Amino acid sequence: MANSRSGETVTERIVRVLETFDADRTVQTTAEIGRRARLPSSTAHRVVAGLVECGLLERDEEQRVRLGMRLWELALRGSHALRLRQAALPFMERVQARVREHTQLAVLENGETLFVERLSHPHAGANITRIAGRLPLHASSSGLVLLAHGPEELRERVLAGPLEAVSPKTVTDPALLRRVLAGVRRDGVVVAPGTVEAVSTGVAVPVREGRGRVVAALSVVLPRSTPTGPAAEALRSAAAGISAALGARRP
Amino acid sequence: MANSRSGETVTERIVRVLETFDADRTVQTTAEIGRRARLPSSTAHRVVAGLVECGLLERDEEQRVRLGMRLWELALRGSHALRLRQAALPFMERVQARVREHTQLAVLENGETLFVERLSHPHAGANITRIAGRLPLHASSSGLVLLAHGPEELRERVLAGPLEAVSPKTVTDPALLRRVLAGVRRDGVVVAPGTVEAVSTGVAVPVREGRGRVVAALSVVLPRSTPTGPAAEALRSAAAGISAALGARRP
DNA sequence: ATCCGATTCCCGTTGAATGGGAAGGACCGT
DNA sequence: ACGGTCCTTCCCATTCAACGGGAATCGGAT
Repeated sequence: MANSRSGETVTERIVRVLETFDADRTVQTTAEIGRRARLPSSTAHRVVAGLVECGLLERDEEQRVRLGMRLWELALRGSHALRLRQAALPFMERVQARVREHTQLAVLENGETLFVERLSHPHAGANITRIAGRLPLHASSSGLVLLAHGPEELRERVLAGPLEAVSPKTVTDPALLRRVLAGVRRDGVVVAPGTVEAVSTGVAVPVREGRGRVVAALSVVLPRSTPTGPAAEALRSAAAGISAALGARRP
Repeated sequence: MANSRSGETVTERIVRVLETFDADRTVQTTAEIGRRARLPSSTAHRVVAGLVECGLLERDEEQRVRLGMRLWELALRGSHALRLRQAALPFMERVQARVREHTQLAVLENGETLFVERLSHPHAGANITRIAGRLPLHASSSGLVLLAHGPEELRERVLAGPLEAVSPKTVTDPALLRRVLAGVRRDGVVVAPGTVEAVSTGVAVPVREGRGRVVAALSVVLPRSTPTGPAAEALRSAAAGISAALGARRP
């Protein structure tokens, strides 16, 4: 941004710095951040110092750096994700009480599945998804719902593009995937056995806002052996409840 | 940041732009943002365009601007707040099931109470707190817990500074407040009737991490007439559970 | 004592950022 | 149709914030 041989904006660099943090890397030294964000050492120190100054980053007991509560606050307080989550949470709890495994809420973001909320039972099975984590659209049950109801242009791009296998059972054949998506639209529910992890089955339904547009996917992750019928029923009624809560918001 | 007569860094301006969003103002025109962030029109348009480019902001159907999912993702995925929240949520649900009013989790941030999570019963009473919302430390029950266990330097500053009344019953007398704080440390719980809203009573307990440091406050908001004993007991056992969950995290 | 890495300070360079102004476009009331 | 208001886009000369190399300092490990 500013000057000298870089060719990037300050904004881009800030994003690159924030990107270096994830669930496995919540605290880092400034030098580490610089390396991962591909910034010269002195630049990294200056940028990080600026972000700390503004509260977007914080320093722990002298030394390392972590994401600041101020960033968390600014990102959430005006966000649509929070509204959606708040509307959905009570219904997710109800699903959770019945199904006793993993219940999660996901949205479409930049051609991927982004998980917004997740409730887990203490004794629930495997599940690699995380809040604020991503998965490809064609792999997870939530993603299939979002893709099936997403813009046609995106659907065609995904069907054309390379379909990487997340697990051995991931659907990677475009023709088959197209049939699966048609099925999702027809049935209003998708059952995806083993497409993310061999031992789990995902079940997902669409969540619609007032006018019927699909804004999210609600899903549960079950062990492969569990029957999916009751879960699908619980999801369907929860999705209806969330839609009502979203619709009734504005007078 | 860059040049010309401004004297601020780009980073500061970005924060100012993000600050213009809140729960009552989730979408704005670029011109509005510029006005609220005190930026010249052309600068506001350029900065917002840059943030949209990076995904930190998004444009809705041609025109207005809202916080981007990408910002939400970057702020949450490496954040300590998310860890704390995830550890606390199951226990909060248990409290919620028993008390059936509002259950909330708050942390100390920059001399204020910042609310990180909140569960509400459909038929619960009044409650002005919001997720990612703030209240003064001396007013809410959560704040009293955080202040009582916070750094002495902060406590003295708050006791010295002006103690604004949020409601008619807010404790604004330094001597009385000092006694209240001592009581919190002694009893491990605080009951604050009407200090935020005249019709409600807050009950709060400290949440400690592994070594015993207080990292958050867990609270419920009840109608004034409700007895506080059962709530206090539920909170205490939930706080113990959260502490265990936080401590057992690292091997 | 010696290395190695993180961090801080210095400083000359420079182009990204700046912001005023003009022009285009959408909407509204008259 | 027409004038007015407001949002947005484009242009462009100015300039200082940002840049990044390098050297010095600090701190822990060996």
